[in-house]
Amino acid sequence: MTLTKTQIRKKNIIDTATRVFAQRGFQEATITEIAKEAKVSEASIYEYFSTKEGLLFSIPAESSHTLFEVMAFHLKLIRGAANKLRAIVFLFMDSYQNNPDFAAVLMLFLKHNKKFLDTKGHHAIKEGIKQITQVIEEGIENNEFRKDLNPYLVRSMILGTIEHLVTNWVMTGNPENLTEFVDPLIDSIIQGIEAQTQK
Amino acid sequence: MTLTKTQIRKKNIIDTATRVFAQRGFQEATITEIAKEAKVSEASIYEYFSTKEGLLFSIPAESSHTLFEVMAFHLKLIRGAANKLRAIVFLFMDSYQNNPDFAAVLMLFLKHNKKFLDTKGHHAIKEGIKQITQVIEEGIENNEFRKDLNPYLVRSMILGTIEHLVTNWVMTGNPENLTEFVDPLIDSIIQGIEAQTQK
Amino acid sequence: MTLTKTQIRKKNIIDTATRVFAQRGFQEATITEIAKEAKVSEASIYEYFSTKEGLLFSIPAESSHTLFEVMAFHLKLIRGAANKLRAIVFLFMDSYQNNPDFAAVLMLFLKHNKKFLDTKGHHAIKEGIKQITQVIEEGIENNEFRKDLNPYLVRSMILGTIEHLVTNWVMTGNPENLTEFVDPLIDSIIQGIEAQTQK
Amino acid sequence: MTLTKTQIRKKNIIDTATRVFAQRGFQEATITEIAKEAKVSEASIYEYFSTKEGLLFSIPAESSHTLFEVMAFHLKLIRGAANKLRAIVFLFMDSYQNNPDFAAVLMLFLKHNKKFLDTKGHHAIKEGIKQITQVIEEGIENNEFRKDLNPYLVRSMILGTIEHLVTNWVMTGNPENLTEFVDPLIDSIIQGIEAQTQK
DNA sequence: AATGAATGAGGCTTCATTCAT
DNA sequence: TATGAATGAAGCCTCATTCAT
Repeated sequence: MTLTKTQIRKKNIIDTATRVFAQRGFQEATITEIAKEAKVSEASIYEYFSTKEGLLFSIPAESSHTLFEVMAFHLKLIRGAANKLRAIVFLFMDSYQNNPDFAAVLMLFLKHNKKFLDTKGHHAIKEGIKQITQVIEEGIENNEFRKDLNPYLVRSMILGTIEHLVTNWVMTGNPENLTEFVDPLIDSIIQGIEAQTQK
Repeated sequence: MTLTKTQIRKKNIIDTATRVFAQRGFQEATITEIAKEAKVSEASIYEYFSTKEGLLFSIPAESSHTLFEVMAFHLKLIRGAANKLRAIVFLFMDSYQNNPDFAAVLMLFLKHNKKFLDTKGHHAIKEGIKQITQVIEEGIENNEFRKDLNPYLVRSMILGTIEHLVTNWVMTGNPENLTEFVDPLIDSIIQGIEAQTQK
Repeated sequence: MTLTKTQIRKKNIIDTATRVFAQRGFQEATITEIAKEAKVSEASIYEYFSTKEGLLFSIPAESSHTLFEVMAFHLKLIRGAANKLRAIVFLFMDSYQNNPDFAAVLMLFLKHNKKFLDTKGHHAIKEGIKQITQVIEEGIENNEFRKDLNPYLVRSMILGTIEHLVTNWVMTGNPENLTEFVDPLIDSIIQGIEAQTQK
Repeated sequence: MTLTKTQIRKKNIIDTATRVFAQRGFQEATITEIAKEAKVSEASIYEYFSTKEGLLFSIPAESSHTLFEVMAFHLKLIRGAANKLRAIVFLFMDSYQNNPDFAAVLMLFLKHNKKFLDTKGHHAIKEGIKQITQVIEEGIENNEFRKDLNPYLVRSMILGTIEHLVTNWVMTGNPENLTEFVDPLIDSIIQGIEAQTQK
């Protein structure tokens, strides 16, 4: 799909803001700075976003949506809850690895912001996360995973670990390669939750 | 140990700041507000803390130190890496459960702050976290846990899950009981990392 | 007389602006708001009026002119300065009563604006007000009114009272009927200025 | 009574603001300008007044109060409603004559401002104006004035005329001497409202 | 040691106005 | 002629921080 001129301007502002917020921090970044970097006037930013915080909250809307669409697409092709979880973890890690500024904004300034909870962008994320819960429940139902599992807790393990790794990564730069953790991470989690067949 | 008058004043400011930051957010809270709540003048706050951010960074120093001392004490009494991990998770969750304001400040405003990394308070936390790594390594060495485990990853799973649960807990207004997660959480993690004793 | 399309658009903008200024205040009202209400673009407003203040100053031009033409017409038909003053006061009050938005704009945003003094609209008003002075002078000359009267002062009494009543009326939301003040007002004024015919 | 240092600062700001508003207009005047003229920082202004408009509304509080106290004092010493009205008109005109900046602010920016209605300063004014109504009612009761008079209308005549004259004076500078109007004005008004005794 | 009072510094935001189509 | 889109310009206001007592 081709973007209108307006959409291009808007995307430009969002991308620039993502970079500036990631580099300088949300509070430290100024609208002046973003405008300068994006080569638009400050007033133009306010044509598209009502406040500086509104601009921040607009960042995840689109890219999160895309990620979760891709995820839904892949999940249809994969059989087995364990394999699906592996794919999910990979897609998350790969997505963050390839969008470090976005990852930084998400981990450092959006999650942990109470006001973000009431936001369109957050609703998109919540919808995506539901997919994880569904996969876990699917695994429990078909006896891949233990019957006594609390799906919320399992999901928290997966998301929590990812968030912790990614947060460390954006804050310290280590480790360089996020995706190398996917396999060992998933192995441990799957072993931790799988049904103990025929021991 | 008895506290000097000065120490009492300082502790009063820190406790008040913790509460105010937790309730209103770090950026939203003002020194004026903290001073009013603590019934001291704004200038007095600057007698003890050089900046607003310095005040924030001073919050974990003491209580974290205490937590990790308690932890070290308990770990000496417990045999088995798995049991030690259970104790660790419990101590964390119990500590947050009993100090929700402190938990909120830690999860929402300190972790994710790059400047906090260079801080005394953060060093205390790092020291404490080393204990977790040591327990994991101990478990690997004595064949309780799989040989191929990456201790950093396991530690990230544990901390990441805790952080995720506690963050959710403080952001949604502390509805559930945190400590009830300890057992199922540890069960899954242990099963996920334990050596497969020929089942 | 039929209006050209352009004149219709211009009148539409003026009428809308009058309403919006009256409801929201001159400073508080925005061009955007007026444009939206008038269903034209902001840029279109600038085709007809050079500035926001120019738009404000254009409001009285036409309607004031009309009022004073009507007034001149009536005055020709009336005999006696006292009767003429009564007619004048009635015409003013009746006009404001029937155009409350215009009355509000005139009383709240035009009178009291120094820049308005140099304006076409203000000159129209001044011309109209001269008629009042003429009537007063006529009354003095033909011994209806006292010889020692200062016509400027009498005119100020009449206009000042009208302005005060109308201002109160527009500021409190037009509760009363303005025209019912005409008779008692004129009675007192006439009695106050008429020659004391040896009672 | 001696003023505290704080009260002196506050009065200094109010007096400066009065002058600047009178000279440049409320909208045109800036806080920066007032601060510079008053030789205080902009922030200091906000220590005493919550907003620019709050500063404007604070201007009449004190001086109006003083005026109406003086008025109440004089009225006690004067016998006869007509004489009292004369005193009232004189006190108003004299007060405005001696405080032209205050008169300008009051006439051009306060009266005609709907938000001012809900203000402490406006309540002070309303209280003062009640005194006028009382004098009029007193005159009606003791047969100095006509029985059929509407006190609100008479008060409107007096205030309206004063306001009109003062407004013209602050906007154009004419006439130079306001108080010269007191006697002819009062003469006309009294004659206009007095009971027609035995003529 | 403690504070009331004062301010420096700068950001966000608003809108009237313009311009390219 | 009409307008959607873009911006220049500037002001209000906030607050962390300091200073004199």
